[in-house]
Amino acid sequence: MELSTRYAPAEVEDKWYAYWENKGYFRSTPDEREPFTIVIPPPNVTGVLHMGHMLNNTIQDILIRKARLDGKNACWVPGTDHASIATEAKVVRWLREEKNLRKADLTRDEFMEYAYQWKDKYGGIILSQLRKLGASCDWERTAFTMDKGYYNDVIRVFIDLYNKGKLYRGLRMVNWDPVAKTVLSNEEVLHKEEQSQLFYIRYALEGAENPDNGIVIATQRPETIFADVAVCVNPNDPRYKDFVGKNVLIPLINRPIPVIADDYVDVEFGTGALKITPAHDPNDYEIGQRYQLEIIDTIDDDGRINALCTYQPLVGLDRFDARKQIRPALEEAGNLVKVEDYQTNIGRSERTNAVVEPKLSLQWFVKMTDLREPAVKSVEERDIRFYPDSMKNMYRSWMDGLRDWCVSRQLWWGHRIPAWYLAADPRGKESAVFVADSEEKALEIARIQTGNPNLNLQDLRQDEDVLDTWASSWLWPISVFDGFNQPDGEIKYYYPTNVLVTAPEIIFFWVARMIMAGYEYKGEKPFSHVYFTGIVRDHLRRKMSKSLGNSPDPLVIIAEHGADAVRYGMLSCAAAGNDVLFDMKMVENGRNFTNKLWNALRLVRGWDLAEEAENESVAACNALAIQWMREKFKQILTSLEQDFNTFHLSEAMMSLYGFIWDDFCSWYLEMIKPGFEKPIDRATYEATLNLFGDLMVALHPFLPFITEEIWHQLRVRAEGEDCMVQPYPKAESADESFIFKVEKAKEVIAKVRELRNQYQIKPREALNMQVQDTPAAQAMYESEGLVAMIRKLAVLSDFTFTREEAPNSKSFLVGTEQYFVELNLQIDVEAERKKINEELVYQQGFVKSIEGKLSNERFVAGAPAAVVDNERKKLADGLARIQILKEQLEKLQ
RNA sequence: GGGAGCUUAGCUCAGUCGGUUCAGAGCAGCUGCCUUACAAGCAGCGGGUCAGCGGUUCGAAUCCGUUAGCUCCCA
Repeated sequence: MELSTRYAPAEVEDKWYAYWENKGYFRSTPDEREPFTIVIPPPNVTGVLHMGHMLNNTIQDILIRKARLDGKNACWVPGTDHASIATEAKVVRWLREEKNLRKADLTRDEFMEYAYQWKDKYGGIILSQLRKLGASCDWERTAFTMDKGYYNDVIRVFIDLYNKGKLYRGLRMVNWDPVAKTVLSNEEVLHKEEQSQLFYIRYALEGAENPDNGIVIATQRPETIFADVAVCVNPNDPRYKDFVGKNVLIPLINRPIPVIADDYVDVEFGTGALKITPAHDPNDYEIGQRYQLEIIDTIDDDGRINALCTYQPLVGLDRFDARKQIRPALEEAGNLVKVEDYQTNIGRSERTNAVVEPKLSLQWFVKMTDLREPAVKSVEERDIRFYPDSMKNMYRSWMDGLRDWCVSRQLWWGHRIPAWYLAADPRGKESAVFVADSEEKALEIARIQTGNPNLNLQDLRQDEDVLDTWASSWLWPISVFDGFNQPDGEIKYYYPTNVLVTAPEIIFFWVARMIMAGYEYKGEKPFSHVYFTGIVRDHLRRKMSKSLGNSPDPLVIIAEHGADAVRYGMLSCAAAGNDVLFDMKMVENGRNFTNKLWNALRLVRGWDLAEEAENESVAACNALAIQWMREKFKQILTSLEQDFNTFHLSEAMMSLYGFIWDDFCSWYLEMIKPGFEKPIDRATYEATLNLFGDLMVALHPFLPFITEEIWHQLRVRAEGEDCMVQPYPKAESADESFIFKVEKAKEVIAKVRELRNQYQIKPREALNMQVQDTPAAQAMYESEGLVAMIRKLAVLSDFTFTREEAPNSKSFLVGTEQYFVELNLQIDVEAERKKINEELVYQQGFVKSIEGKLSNERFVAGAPAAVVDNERKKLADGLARIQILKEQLEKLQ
C-alpha cells in the first residue's frame, strides 16, 4: 500500500477514538490492579471548549493514559457542573429571546422545567468536544452536579452540617449583585481600579451658631449619608478632640448623630473623619457592631433608594442616579466643601458586571473554623502536594483569613435549601426554621418544635434560595463514586483520587473546599497531588478571551492540524506552573512532528527484506546501531519517569521529541538504512519494528492518535494488541560508556560534514580519513561496528589508523583523538597554524584552571572524591590534547 | 499597605543536592542543499556580564543580603 508523504490526521483520529471506545478501553471498574483516578474539574454545563480546557484536559489525558500503560486501573471521571448563576442567566435570556417569557411570569416549577429543557438541548456540548481532543474519559461515569443522586448528597450534607451546628443562618454583610439580585462570594467579585470622586461634606455641630462649625467628612458615596448613624474620628487626632461625644447633623435632613472615636480611622486619609453607615459598608458595619449602633438600610435589593431614606427627593432612584442628584442639593445647602477626582478599587460582579453593593442580609453560612484544620494540615505537611509547590503559600494565606462561607444564593437553578419556615412569619423575620430532606419531615420537626400538633403542610413555607454551586461541587470526588450512599462500594477503591488538574484561580473556590469536604466526610484527603496549570495567554501575554478575540477556536485548529498537533502545541509551551503563551507556531511544529513520524513509517515500510546482511561490516554497523538505540532509550525512559513523577510533562514530551527526531530518525535510521535498491536484513528489520513500536507506546500519552495508527501500520496486530493498552517500556540502567562512545563517533561525523560544508565538497563524494594511532584510539575503535558506522554516515572510502599525517589533510580533535581528512586541495598552512594556536591557548587555559583547583588543598580535602577524580581526569585529557596540538604545530613548521 | 513568585540566547523556557567540558533545549536566525522517508525536509553554524551590587564557600546560575524591574494574590 502506498502511503502519502503527508500525514492526514482527520480520519485517523476519528477512527481510533471510535475504536477505543468500542473496545471499552476508557471504562474502568474496580479490580485487583492499583487504581489511578482523576475526577475532571467539571466544566460549566453551559460551557464550550476553550483553550484553557484544552490545556487542562490534555494534561489529564496524558496522566491517565500513562497510568493505563503503566498497568494501573485508570479511571477518569467526566462530568459537568450546573453553575447556578451563569446557567440561570443563560436560561433567562433564552426564555426572553426565544420564548418571549420573563422569569417573573413563571412559577418556580415552570422555570425549572424550561431550565432542564435548555440544559438538555445546549448543556454539556463541551463533553462531546473533549472527545475530539482524545480524552479517554470513562463516559459511562459522566456525572452532573444536579443528577438525582448528587442532588440528594448535597441536601444530605446541608442537613448534616446543620445538625452538627456547622451551618447556620445569620445576618451578615454580603456582596450583593443588584442586577442578578443575589449574593456573591468574595471570589465572584472582581476588583479593579476605577475613576471615582471623593465628596467632602460638612456635618454641622448640633446647636452651633455658626453653620461652618462642624466636621468635614470625605466619602465616595454621598447618596448613603441618610443611612449614617455616627461620625468616627481617631482618638489621637487633635483636630476633632472637642467633637467627640457631641452630635453632628446629617446635611439636608438635620438628623443628629454622635461623634465617636476609634483607632480604626486613618488620620491621613481624607479629612480624618469617617461617616459610619453600617448598612452599606462592611467596615462601618463592624464599627457599628462594636458601638451597638443602629442600622438603617436605605437601599433595596435592586439598588434603588428606599423610603428609609428620609430625604424624599432620592427615594425610588437608582443609587447612581441618586449620587448625581444629591450633589446640587448639597451645594445649595452649603454643605459640599469640594469634590475631588479619586482612583479607587471598585468591586463588580463577575457575572453581570454590576457594581457590587455591600448589603446586610439573612443568609445561610457554613462555619469554617472546624472544617479548616485538617485541610490546612494536610497541605502544610505535604500529604497533599501542590505543583508548583509555592501554591501552598497562597493556600495557607487564604485559609488563615478564612471567613464563614455564605452558601445561599437567590436563584432557582440549583439545589434548593432544605429549610422550612412558618408560613405565617413574614419573610426575613422567620421565628423558627425546620431543616429536613422533605416537606413531611420538616412538618414533623415543626410540630415538635412549636408544640403544635395541628400544623399542616400549608403552614410551612420552604426557603426560596438555592445553594452556592461550590456547595455542591466540593463533594465531587466523593459523590461521583456514590460515596455517601455506599461508603463501602466503589469509593473504597477509587478514593482518594490521585491527581487534580486545575487552574490556579479556583484554588479557593474549589480545591480548598474539596479538601475540607474530603476530611469532613471521608476522614481522608480527596486527592494526593494538585497540578495547577497556567493561564493560557497569547504571545503578547494577554489572557485569551472571547471578548478580546485573541483565542483560536480549538475545534477549528484540531480540524486543521489534528488533535495530536494541538496537544503537542499546547504542552510544548506549558512548562509546569507557568502561564502558557500559546502560539500557533507550536501547533505547526506538532504537525511537523506527526509528519516526521509518518515519514519514518514510510521509510521502514518501503524496505525489502533479506535473510542476511549484505556483509559483515553492514551487520556490525546495524548491530551497533540497535544496541545504541536500546541503551539510549533506557536513558530517556529513566528521565521520563522522573519527569512524570514531578509532573514535568512538557519536558517529558520534549525529551521524546528530541530522541525520536534526532536519535531515531536522523541517526539510527540513517545508520541502518540499506543502500539504494538494497534489502535490509531480517534481524535489523525486526529490531527496528520493535524499537519503533516501543517508541510509539512511550509517546502515546502525548500523541495518542498517530501512535496508535503507526503501531498498527508497523505490524499486523492480534486482537486487543493495541498501542493504548500496551505495557509502557521499562526504564532500566543504561550502558553509559557505550553511549558515550557513540556520541563521540557522532561528533566525528559532524566534523567531517562541517569540513564538507566549509570546502563545498559534495555530501556523496567519498573521502579518506585517518585517526592518530594511540592506545586511546585503539580502545575507542575496538568495535568493528563503530568504524563501519562512521564510514557509512561520514561517507568515507577509507578510515584507518595512522602514525603519519597524509599530505593536504585537514585535522580535527574529538575527545583526545586526532583525525585527518584527506582533501584534494591546497591547505593554507598559516591559517591552519592560527587555528591550532587558538585551540592550544584555550586548552592551556582549561588546564590551568583545573590545576588551580587541584593545587588548592582545601578543594582536594573538602570536595567529594568523585568530583576530585573527575577533575583529575579532565586534567589528563586536557594535557593529552595539548600534547597533540603541540605535535601538530611542529609538523606544520 | 501585606504576602508570594519571577528576571538565564532574539522569543518561550529547563537547569534536581552548590561540583562532569555547565551555561542547556525548543523555536526563530544564518549558510549550503529539491541527496531516493520527509522542503511540513536534510546537513552545518553563530547567539548569553545567568537583572545589578555585596556576601558565604575551595567552588555560586544555584545559598544569604540588598537594589531595580515585572507578574500574581490578599486588603
